[in-house]
Amino acid sequence: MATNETTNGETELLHDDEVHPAADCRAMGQVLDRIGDKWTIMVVGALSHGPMRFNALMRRIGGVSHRMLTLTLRRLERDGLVKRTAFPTIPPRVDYELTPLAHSLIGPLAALAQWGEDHRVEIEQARAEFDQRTTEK
Amino acid sequence: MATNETTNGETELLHDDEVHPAADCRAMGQVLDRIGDKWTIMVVGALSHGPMRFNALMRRIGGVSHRMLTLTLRRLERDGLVKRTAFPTIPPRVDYELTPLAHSLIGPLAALAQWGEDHRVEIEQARAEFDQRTTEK
DNA sequence: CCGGATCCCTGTCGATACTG
DNA sequence: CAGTATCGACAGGGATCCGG
Repeated sequence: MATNETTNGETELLHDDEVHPAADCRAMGQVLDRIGDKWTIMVVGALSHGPMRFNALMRRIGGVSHRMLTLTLRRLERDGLVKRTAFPTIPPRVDYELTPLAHSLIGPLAALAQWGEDHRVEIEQARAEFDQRTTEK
Repeated sequence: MATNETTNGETELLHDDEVHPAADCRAMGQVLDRIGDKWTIMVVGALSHGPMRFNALMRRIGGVSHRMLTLTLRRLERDGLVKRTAFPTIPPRVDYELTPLAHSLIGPLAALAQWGEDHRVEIEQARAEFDQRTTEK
């Protein structure tokens, strides 16, 4: 399901020059396949405050469809990032919360978010300049 | 272009409880819209060693089509992350290199990649257990 | 050697409706 | 309230050809 990897995913005989960067890239590919989609990090962010019920999450995030929230939570649960607790009451109640594994992810994620905050203006500026250069010419 | 944001992008009156996490999530959304696609981080990784020509990049990355590499490089150039230098020789020669802005991104990115490396096994294990639980029952 | 344009297929997402 | 199934719309991405 990743970008491209051998069946093994371990032995990759490149030409000969470098090894570490390729490993980094594959690791990044793995990570992005897990959190790079549209809603995953939103869910993680929302759950970082503590456990939440399904509809609470949906309202908290906003814009996410019933279906996609379900799928996203399923995937997160499958990867061991979210703990799902169902109370067999009527009406049913299901709590979602981050696992320790997910909490360990928040640090690096926040670093990236910080980078986005810090350089948002630069990027928008670069875009504006680029667009102007290309459209006018 | 992002996931979902107000016209302003700044004033977002939530219920009342928290403010910072929402900002973080939006920032993350911005970042992921830029680097969350299939090839961007591969290109950044490949270019982190130094300037490279188009076909060298293509061979270095492997699996990327001519078209997608072009598009990815264009987007990176537009965002001010890649510097494109064309030599009007025959045959033409074009060098791509990361800008300082892109280099400042590598740190946080590497942190995330490191996280992926560190927890890959845990995740795969969680997956295996989840799949077994769901298929057998 | 490099970039753009076109065609087409596939996966992903949203809306809706239905079960427990 | 929580989850599932189905369907249709749409964009991402690969192959290929052509032009500088």
